[in-house]
Amino acid sequence: MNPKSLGVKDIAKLANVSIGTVDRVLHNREGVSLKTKEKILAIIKQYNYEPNIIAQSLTKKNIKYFKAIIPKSSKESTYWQAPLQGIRDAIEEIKKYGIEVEILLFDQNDIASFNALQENLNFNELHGLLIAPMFKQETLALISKCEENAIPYVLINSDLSQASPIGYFGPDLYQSGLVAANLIQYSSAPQESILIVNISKELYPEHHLYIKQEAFISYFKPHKKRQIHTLDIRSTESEVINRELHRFFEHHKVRVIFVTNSRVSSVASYLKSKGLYEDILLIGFDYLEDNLQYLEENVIDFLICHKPIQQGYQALLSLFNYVKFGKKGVQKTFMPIDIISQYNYKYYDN
Amino acid sequence: MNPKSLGVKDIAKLANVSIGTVDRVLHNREGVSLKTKEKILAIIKQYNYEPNIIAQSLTKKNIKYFKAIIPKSSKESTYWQAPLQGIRDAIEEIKKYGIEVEILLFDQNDIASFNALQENLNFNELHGLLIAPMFKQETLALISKCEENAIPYVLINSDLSQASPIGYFGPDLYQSGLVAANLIQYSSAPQESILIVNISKELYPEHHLYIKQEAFISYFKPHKKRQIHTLDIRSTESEVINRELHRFFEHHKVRVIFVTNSRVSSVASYLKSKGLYEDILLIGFDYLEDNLQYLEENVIDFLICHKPIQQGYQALLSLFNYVKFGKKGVQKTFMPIDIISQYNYKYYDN
DNA sequence: TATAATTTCGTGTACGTACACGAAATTATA
DNA sequence: TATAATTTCGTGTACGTACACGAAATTATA
Repeated sequence: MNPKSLGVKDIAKLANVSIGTVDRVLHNREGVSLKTKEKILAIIKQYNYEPNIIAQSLTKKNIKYFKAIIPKSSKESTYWQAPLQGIRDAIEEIKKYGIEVEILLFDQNDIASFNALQENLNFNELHGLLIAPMFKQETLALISKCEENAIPYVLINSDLSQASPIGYFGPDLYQSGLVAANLIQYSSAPQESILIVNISKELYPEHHLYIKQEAFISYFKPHKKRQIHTLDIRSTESEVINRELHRFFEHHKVRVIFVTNSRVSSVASYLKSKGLYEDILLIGFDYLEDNLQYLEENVIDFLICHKPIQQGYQALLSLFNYVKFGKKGVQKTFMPIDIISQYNYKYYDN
Repeated sequence: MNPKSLGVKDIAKLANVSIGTVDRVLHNREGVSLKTKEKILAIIKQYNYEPNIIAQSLTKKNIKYFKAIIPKSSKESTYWQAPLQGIRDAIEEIKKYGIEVEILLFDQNDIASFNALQENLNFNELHGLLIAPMFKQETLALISKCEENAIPYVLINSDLSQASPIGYFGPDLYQSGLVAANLIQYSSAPQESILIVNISKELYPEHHLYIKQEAFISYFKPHKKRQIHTLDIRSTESEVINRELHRFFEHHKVRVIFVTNSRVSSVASYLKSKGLYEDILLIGFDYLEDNLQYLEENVIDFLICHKPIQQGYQALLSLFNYVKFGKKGVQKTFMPIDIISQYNYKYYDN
């Protein structure tokens, strides 16, 4: 305890009652006369009493069960290792306070694997949920079940406008697209044309890559000289990607390429193999091993990152604070939009 | 306690001894026969026992006294508000564990004020020190007194090669200069000349601004076309700064200005008043109100930041971990070198 | 007024660890 | 072998809070 602050015992003495009575007032339990209750409340207020969380968590042994549902990281993309890391860090910190967290991983290319996880959710002994919404309809179904059972949940990485989570922890995708555009505007000549590349197996109209693309294009609206091409590649396999890029470059010439997600390394690989990278400004997303390699080699020029570790960490901690202490945090916590270059990546705190 | 882990009581039962004996083994106190000691140690190892910090800090009431010595923030520069904020955050977190921290502020333009603070340091009831080394000789004198009295200390914001702190938390100044140079290389034409501006009342040869300048110049060594001017201004008053800049611009023309510290707003103010900013790329340091204003207005193009809040926070926490748990952290923790533009500053976590 | 019902409150124990105190067990000495 | 000295260990209390249990005080009822 902070040596200067006082505890229930001191309050009891000041109010001429026992600690039991003080305790009842603190927890708003019945069995205290209005007179003594007011007397105690006055003292609590006067001395600005704050309970010792240490002692609290030592005494109460009610365990809260959380589950975290996120994609597993794969060979194709190790991105999800980072939020997982953050979640694990948070678990380490809150398990002292009697929180048990189970991590459930699904395959982001397989909706069935996401649905299968839901089968095992026992809403009776569940006190909080962390979800990465990858599949829109299926996530909304899960969320509505949470709301039926009054189970709080947080979202990370991408938002769902129809949901009402305790909190969202992830990027402001639109703004993120603007940052990329601005960086390109500074780093290239105004007449140089640009290629936007979207790479994902799932590319439905409301996909979050398109939010970045929309922002990006809107930035350049006033700059009439800019020619902007777009290329959608519905596969993450390098053969397909190489083929599509090759086909594009047969008919076009660009000096700038913007890849809307972490698959920028696939494009880098292509450019490097063709010896094209010297002249091309290449910008993409995420602090991944492959991407950093190409950044180091000057094939990728800038990466934009959104602190994925912190997304997992902060999201779980906010769930903890809500469930354990009733603390309502901010509804939306947008992560920083960090600009990573060859010269600052080593000190970046992902 | 993590419901799955076991406590001293369980260990005692497993070893057929009392908790007192287990306690003696845990703290390596004498009074236990070798045989039982080994038996207990084996069990501790087998079950991977970890003491419950919560319970520990509840029981031990030995208070540790820390002091933090940093510059006060002034009208001229509000930079030090941020590390102070971080220190306060850390205090809030560690005071539960019986740590008392006193913050001592000095005037960074007045060596006497720094020395005056030292008069009141009672090394007998001091268990740790956080120092921002502004004055080299005087700080070294303070540090040697710490070492005589075996008092651990941490440094923030700028390093002292002669010191042996528990940890250093601040920027890698040289690398920081390279990041600025790289950003300018991307954002300007190769033949455009550059002006470096150093603004500080104290500008002795080893000043940390010169480290950034040295890195910056070395980056452009291979680029023969670049002409680089330097301008030292030994005052923070706007009149003097305006006069010096005016004198420079009478004889030179530059398209790029690099200000080596947070005083970039003073240069921005000058450029704005002269209507020059449209054509000039201006880069400086630190997430300060004034600077952000000019960033918003497009007078400043980029700011480089080093997470000053975290500097204070992490430094104090590392001192805590060292003193309380004997945890030796990393010797040097270089802060991220963050690039801030008009488009990402709102989400930046300073 | 005597007893029952209800309200109001105090005592005791627990959480896991630290440590003082003194008791039991072992070894040394007469 | 009896006693003293030493080693080895167990018990009890504390940290600040939560809560069960039951006791005391007050109010309601006969």
